[in-house]
Amino acid sequence: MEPKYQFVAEQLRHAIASGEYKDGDALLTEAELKLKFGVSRQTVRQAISLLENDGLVIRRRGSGTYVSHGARKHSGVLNVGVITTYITDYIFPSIVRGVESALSAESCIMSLSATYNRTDHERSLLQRVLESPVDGLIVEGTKTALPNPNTALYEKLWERNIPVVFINGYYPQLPNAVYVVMDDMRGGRMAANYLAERGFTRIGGLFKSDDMQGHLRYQGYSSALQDRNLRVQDEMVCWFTTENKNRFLRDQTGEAFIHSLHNGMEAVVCYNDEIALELMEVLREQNISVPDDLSIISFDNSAYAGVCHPKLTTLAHPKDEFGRVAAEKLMNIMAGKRETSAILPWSLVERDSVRVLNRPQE
Amino acid sequence: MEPKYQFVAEQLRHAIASGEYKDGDALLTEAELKLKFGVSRQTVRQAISLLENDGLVIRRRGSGTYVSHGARKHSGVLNVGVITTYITDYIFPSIVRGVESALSAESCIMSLSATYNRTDHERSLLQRVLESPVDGLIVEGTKTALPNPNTALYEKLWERNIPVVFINGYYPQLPNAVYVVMDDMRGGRMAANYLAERGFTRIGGLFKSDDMQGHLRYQGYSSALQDRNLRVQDEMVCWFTTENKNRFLRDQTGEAFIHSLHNGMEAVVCYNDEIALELMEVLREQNISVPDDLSIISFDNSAYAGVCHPKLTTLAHPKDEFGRVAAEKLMNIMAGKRETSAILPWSLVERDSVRVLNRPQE
DNA sequence: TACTATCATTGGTACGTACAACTTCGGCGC
DNA sequence: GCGCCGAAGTTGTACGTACCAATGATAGTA
Repeated sequence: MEPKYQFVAEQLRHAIASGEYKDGDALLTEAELKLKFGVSRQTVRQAISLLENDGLVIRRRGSGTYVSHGARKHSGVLNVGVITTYITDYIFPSIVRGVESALSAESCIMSLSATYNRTDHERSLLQRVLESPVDGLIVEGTKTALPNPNTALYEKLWERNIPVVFINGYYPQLPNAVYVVMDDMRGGRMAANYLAERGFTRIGGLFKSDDMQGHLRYQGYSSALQDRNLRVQDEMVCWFTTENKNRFLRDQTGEAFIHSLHNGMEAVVCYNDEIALELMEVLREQNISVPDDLSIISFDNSAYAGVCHPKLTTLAHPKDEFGRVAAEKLMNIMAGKRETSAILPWSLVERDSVRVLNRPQE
Repeated sequence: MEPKYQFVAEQLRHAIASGEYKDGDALLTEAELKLKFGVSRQTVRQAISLLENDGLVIRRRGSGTYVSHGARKHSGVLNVGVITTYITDYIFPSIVRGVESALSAESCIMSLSATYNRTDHERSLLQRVLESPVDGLIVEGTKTALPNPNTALYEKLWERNIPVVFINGYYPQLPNAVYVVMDDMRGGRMAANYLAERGFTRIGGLFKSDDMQGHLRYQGYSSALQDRNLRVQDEMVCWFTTENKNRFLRDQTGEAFIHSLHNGMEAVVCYNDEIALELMEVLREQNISVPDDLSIISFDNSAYAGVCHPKLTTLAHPKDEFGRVAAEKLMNIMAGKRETSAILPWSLVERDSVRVLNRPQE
């Protein structure tokens, strides 16, 4: 036999969940509930305390008890979970800093964790989030080019009214999701065009196959070449994954790609700075000079890009600003506003990894 | 006027925090507390409810109320707050990664925020923590060489049974605190000895005045010189703060220091890589060569150290490992175990910023 | 010795009352 | 129309009583 106060709490919980009370509505007063359920006021208060501890309602002395559906408070401080592939490597520190500064300005707390681009890690992190008092999420999608096994968890978040903003990549399977991404397709075009404008005709590419960014950058790259009536040769395009990124260039697929160099490949669009460095390392071993023998353009403008030799010409990711935009969108949604997705533009940073053949025509 | 139940709760909280009750001890019964405080049983129950919500005690019908030191439950997932001076700069990403990997392995959530070495930021972050469901804290002390204005907040955390592990620097005003720090005094000795063993006799120093690390490194540096009967000249020691670190070398104090070069200063112990870079920048402007005209040794072995020219000889901070140790200590404490502070050793990384005068004697 | 029944103790549930602190709103005076 | 004030309404604090449910020790019994 269930105690009365639990019964009352359940009834109220149900009434709130079913939409009988909307966000901000005043609940029946304690006196009214006392009559409605035929219990004492103390019992009613005990029941409401349960709801209050769950953050479902807030009580205001002298005023009433109110449903706080969206404006959950856990004590006034909003807790935002941030899930990225990596935390401390590459461009992620800057993105995280952008997120943190925006959140901190609004007195939000940031919970940070990393998937290492593994869907199983993503899964356990999401489950952890569901068990913890998180009010919103910023997620970098994991292997967004592949069907995601965790969409059910994202839908659960949605049901719990925990908004999610995706960054860098998102899951097309979740149509309602808000995302902040780079304009990867256009970035692919920009990179290919940059090389083509400088007179290169045999332009290869290194792309990541498990992230949507890789697919989009490839798409932009190939369509730019086609527009210029340049051939996109499959041998000049090489795909890699999270798992083999550090060694594929030394495997069979990579060897075939490197072999293209001897068949006249003059320039390469690299998925990002990291893989560009990997490529440059292999080229150095084979005494192939960058940019004299091969020109390279890559993405992200990470810290590496300005340090290595030769310095990389890359499309710059806005990093801090990017993180800030994502955090602000999330906070707007948590505050009840409507938000739309954003696609941010790349900006070109010219350095030394592309050989000067001739001036661009335009 | 504080309500009675809050007063009772505070008294009990205090009794638990002060160690009057040990882990697992039974609290006084409700009837006894009623007599002790001269309040009704309901009031006592209300007070105990507060402690129960904080996870300080558990109640067992028919048996009693017990202190559950560490066995808090919030929702199964432990939430660890991490407060550092910076998040994404310098060596902090590596430390954070170490913390995260240790926490993640135990299914803990990490909430990250930055003080930018400002006590007012530290204050507001701590207040935020007190309002949020955080089960433990890793804190890098802010301006640990100065009297800290926020010790009351730390004591409040202590009373709420939220353990704190300090890293890099701690507050001597809080005697019970567990900390994980580098052996800064010994580091100062190592740096000075390294230079002295290579034949340098006129050794200056650049130290940070607002962090305890700066004081300790200076202490090690000066005692090492004294042990070798080398003079510690005040003109060769320059102090800076968080606020002026980026410009003091161009101010009057810095100019006086640079001036020491012309009076025969041959080598400098730098507080960290960041300030070493700052110094090298100024030296370059004045056409003073490192290491030919001035040798430099610094601390931390940040990413910069291996990239700049000349590459820096530094004492290496264990970063990842350091973060992992701190996280593990905190988790042990949260699990109810006893933990002690740790002082980790530096390891020398020799590069190109110290001129070779002669072989060390030993 | 081992098991059981009993019973005092302890926290859990439930109701009642009284008053305090605060909000809201309507009415009054200006 | 504006602002002040007080009444009414609502939640917060505090005490009291009564009984229930679980625990654990004790005494009694096989």
